Amino acid sequence: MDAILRDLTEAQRSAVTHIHGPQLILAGPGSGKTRVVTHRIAFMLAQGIPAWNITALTFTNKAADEMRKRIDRLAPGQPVWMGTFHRFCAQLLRRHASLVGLKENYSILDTSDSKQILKRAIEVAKVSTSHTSPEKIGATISRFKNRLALPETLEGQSLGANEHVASRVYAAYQQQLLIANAVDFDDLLLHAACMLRDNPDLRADLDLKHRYIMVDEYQDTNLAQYAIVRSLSIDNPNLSVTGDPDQSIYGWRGADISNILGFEKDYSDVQIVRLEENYRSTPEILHVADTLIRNNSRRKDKHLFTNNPSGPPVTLRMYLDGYQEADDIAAQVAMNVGRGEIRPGDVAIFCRMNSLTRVFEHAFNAHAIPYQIVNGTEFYQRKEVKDVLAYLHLLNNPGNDVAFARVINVPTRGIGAKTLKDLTAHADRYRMPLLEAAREVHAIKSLSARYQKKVTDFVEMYDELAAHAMLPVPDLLGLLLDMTKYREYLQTMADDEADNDRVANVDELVSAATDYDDRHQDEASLEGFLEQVALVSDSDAWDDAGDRVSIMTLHAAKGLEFPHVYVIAVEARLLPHERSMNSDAELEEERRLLFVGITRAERYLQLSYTRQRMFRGSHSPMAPSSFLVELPRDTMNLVNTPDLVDQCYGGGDDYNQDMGYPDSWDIEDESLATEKLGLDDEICQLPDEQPGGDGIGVVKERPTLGIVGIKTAAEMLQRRDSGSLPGETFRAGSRVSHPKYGEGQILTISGRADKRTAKVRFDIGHIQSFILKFAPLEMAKS
DNA sequence: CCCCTGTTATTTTTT
DNA sequence: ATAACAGGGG
Repeated sequence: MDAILRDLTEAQRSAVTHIHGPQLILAGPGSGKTRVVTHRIAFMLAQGIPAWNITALTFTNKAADEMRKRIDRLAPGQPVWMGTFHRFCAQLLRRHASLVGLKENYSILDTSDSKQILKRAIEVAKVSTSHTSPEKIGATISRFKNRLALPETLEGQSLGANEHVASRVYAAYQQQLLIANAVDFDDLLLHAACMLRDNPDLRADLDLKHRYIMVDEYQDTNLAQYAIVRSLSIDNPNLSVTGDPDQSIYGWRGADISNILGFEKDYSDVQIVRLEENYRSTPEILHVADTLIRNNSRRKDKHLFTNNPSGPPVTLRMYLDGYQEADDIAAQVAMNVGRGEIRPGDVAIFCRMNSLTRVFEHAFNAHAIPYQIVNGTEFYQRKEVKDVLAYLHLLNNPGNDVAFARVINVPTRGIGAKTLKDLTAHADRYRMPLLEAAREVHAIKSLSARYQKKVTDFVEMYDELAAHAMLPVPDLLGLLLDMTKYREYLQTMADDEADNDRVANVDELVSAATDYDDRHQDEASLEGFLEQVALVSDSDAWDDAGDRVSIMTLHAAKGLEFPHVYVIAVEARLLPHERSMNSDAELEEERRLLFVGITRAERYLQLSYTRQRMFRGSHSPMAPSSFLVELPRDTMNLVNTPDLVDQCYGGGDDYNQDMGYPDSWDIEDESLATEKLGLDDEICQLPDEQPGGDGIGVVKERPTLGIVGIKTAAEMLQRRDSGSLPGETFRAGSRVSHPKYGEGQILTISGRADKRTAKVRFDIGHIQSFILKFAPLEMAKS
């Protein structure tokens, strides 16, 4: 107990010890929020509250893991449920699927999968899409769902034209989803909320079970999430939420800032705790953040302060273009690392869009600095990965039509658009899944015997696979890669470098499955694996163990902190983004986004913008962000910012290159080269390659997945330890050499641990399998 | 039916 | 830049 309450401030202790009744913790950035939350859980456990009565809802899996780790230190081995809203709902639905018309093996569709269903729904609903697009309709439906509006409840409401169209598609869309026994991301929340609303007994049971609920990042909850939390804290209103209105950055996803602003009105006798002291940043950084956020009108006023020692001023810097920006930052990092001031893992780079991260791959490779691009979902969006996952989805849920349509002709089986169309027509007519329709293909007269046969063959192969669906996921994967000949398919398709990665990605997926299997032991299941994969989030990919520079979007940066932070591309049309210039509310959200970025920094912060940037394949001129003039520039270190005077902030269109830049922008002599980061007086060495010169942009090779660049899937799904497998450097596609047979290429890898086996085709034509543990195989040099 | 090629739209942010 | 899509030859 002493360990739990010791070292807490008055305010923190008050938050930790208030366990009965509602509580709102307004926690500014870096105010020790995670600490309060974890200590509070430990305190509750110490008070004798059973772990299974405590539920902590976090925003990312990563945050849940972090919390679990910390609680384990204070109170080892207690099964407190921690996870994201989506996972919480997914598990709730798994148990009570029939209440919302699903079966327990339902599939969770990602955005692109649900778009397929949506397109089909648009056809079924027979609406005209001349003035709208599937994306728009999808966005509107998503908004309906986040506001808990069902197709029925929308009827008779006065809707705009677009909303009217969307509401008709909505009904068809939900029906298609139900037939497919599938849900989209929004449905996880929506179904859970509806289930709780419509089943009072169940609600009461769950309210009792989840007697103590904590919600993190409460400012980012939407109405559906609000309703779920609300209905689980009626009889037992022991709800403690933490959040910061100034860090609300998910309004576009339906997050409703009034959930937190109005918390006191929703619950009676709310204890409000304000955590305003910042333990993270220097006063210089905090001052910049505070000055910026004061330009927002819709907020709870708060007084941020810190007792931390002073540090270097915040730097604001202009670059000529994105290449120079990336290269200079990489050079700065290399220099600081070289001097032993920092480690690569101390540095983070934040940007508004994922596409802005690309140039940094080249830059960091050129300076030999290890880095990670934190983009967790990217791996699972790849074609080959989605293909293989689709087979698994279909095995888990035979109703999953998106999966069926995806795999029916992959690898090519001579089943094309026409056949699929006829199958779909039959399926729609009898309201059955495509796989069922395929079983009745003989009844589809529009298909000749020849194509009926092809379909039947597929169904037979499926059934054979399905007979083994209970195998451990990695084994099932191996079997399906064999039976479908998917790996060979990739290999025969491989005609350039990029295609080699594909085979590696499939192998990567197998290791992800192996990893899942190892970690979940008895509870491992196909649907568990698929659920886990479906709910990975971008920030889950962030790995603090690797000691690498982290590059990520501002959204993914939430909740993290780094000694050195670079926020790049603080430019008009990007930040604030041009698509959020319609309303003050959206503009303020953009400002909060920058605020989040700034407040991640502990000691050193640089904001930068460029004059010109590669955009959608062509160069376009850039202007500084309007947010920059809101900063306290008199206290900052301005480097090469001749254009940053208080005029010239049009939308960016009226900006052009004649606008009074110094003609001779000589990098060697300018302060770019002498900037000193407040660390010492040494002169920063410029990189060899000058921006725009030959050295940059010619680096063709991307880092291979899993080496330096993108985090691998296995790593991503990994929570704890994982012993390395013998021969794990061998992959399908690897070039290997053998003392007797010479060089060759690995065709397939199979088996686990000591039995890991490689099948190799040697250049002399000979094919042979080896158990890697014993074989005299080496990676080929070249 | 498959595959190749040229055209078009598309991009904010994410579970 | 890139992916999704359409249309035509094989």
